[in-house]
Amino acid sequence: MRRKLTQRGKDRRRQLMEHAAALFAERGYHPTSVADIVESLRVGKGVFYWYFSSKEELLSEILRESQQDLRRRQQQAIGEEPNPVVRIELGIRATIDWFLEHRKYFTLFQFAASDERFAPVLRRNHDVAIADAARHIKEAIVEGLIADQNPEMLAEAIVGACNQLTRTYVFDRNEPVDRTAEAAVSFCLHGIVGT
Amino acid sequence: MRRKLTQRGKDRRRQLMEHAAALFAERGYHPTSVADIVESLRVGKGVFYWYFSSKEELLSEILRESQQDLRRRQQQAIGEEPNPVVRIELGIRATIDWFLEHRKYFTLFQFAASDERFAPVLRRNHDVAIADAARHIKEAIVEGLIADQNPEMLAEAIVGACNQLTRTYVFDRNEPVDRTAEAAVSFCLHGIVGT
DNA sequence: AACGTTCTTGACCGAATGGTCAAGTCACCG
DNA sequence: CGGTGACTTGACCATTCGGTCAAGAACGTT
Repeated sequence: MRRKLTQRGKDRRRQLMEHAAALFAERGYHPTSVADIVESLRVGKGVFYWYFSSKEELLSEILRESQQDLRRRQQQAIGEEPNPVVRIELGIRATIDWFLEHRKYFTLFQFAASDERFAPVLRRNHDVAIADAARHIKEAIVEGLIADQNPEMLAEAIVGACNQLTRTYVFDRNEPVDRTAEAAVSFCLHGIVGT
Repeated sequence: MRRKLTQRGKDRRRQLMEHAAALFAERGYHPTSVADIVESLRVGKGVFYWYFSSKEELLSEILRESQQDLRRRQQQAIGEEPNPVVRIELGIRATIDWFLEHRKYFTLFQFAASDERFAPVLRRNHDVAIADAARHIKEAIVEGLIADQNPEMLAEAIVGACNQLTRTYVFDRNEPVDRTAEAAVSFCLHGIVGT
C-alpha cells in the first residue's frame, strides 16, 4: 500500500513493524496471526491493512529495512580505515554488535532464509554484503596481505563462521561480545592452525 | 503414537516421512497441510494419524532421524584415521557430501532452528556434533598440530563456515562439491591470511 | 466552522487447517 | 475357515486465519 503518510502515520507504521518483528521472532511468522499483532497493540484490524497490503508484505518490509540498517552500521564502522584486513575486522565486530542490539532479527533472518517467498528478499542484500566484503579481500590480496584465494568464497565463509559464533555464544550463552568477536576475527584470519 | 509396526507399517512410515520432508522443504512446514501430504500420496487422512500423533511430532521425528543419519555418515567417514586434523577434514567433506544427497534437510534444519518448538531437537544433536569435533581439535592441540584456542569455539566456527559455503556454492550455484569442500577445509585450517 | 484527507473501528466472510472417529479392509495365524 | 490386530477410509468438526468494508473519528487547512 503506497500512500501518503503523515508523521502520525509513519509512527504507526514503525510501531507495527517493530512489534510484529518481535512477535514473529518469538513465536514464529506463521503462528503469529494478524489478529495477534493488532490485539496486543490494542488497535483494530483495519489499521494493519491500512499500512500493509498483506502479512507477507509486512515481513518483506521488516526484512528490507532491517538489512538496510545493518548495512548502514557496517559502513559507518568501517569508515575511512585504509587497511583492508582491518576493514574486514571492523565489519565483523559491527555486525556482531548490531545483532546483539537487534536479537529478534537474527531469528527472523533465519526463518526468512528457509522460506522460498522471503529468501529472495534476503538474497539480494546478502549478495551486496558479500560483494562488499569480497572487495576488501581482493584489495588485501593485491596488497599482498593475505593469500590469493577466491575472495567471494572467503567472504561467504567469514559470514557463516561469524553468524554461527554469534548465535551460540552471544545469544544462546550470553557470553560477552568482545570475546566472541575476538574469536571470530582470529578464526577468520588464521583458521584453526593459527599463526 | 508408539505402536507395533509390521514391515508394511514401517514402510508406510518411512514413505510418509520422506514425502513430508520433501514437501516441507519445498513449500515450508506451515504452508504444507496434513491434507497435502496424504493427498499427494493418495491415502486417507487416517493413515497419517495412525503413524504420527501430530504434524509437530512428524517433523520432530524427521529431524531426529535425519540428524542421526548424518552423524552416522560422519563417523563412518572418519573411520580410524589417526591424525586429528585429517579427521576434521574428513568430517567436513562427509558433511558436505551428505547434504548434497539430502538437500531437503538443509532447508528443513534451517527452518527448525528458527522455530522455538523444533530448535531444541536440533540443539541436542548439534551439541553432540560440536563436542565430537571439539575432541578432535583438542587432540590436535595436544599433539601441537594447531594453536591453542578454545576447541568448542573453533568447532562452531567450522560448522558455520561449512554450512554457508555449502548453501551458496553447492545448492544455490550448483558448483562441484570438491572445489567447495577444498575451499571450506582450506579456510577452516588457515583462515583468509593463508599459510 | 467546515471540508477533505488520513486514519481507525470491529463485525463479518469464505476458505482453510489440524485433528477425530465409526466403519471397513487386509494380512496372517491357528 | 474364522478371528484378531494391524492398517485404511473419508466425511466431519471446531476453530482459526487472512483479508474486506461500511461507517465513523481525528487531523490539518482554509
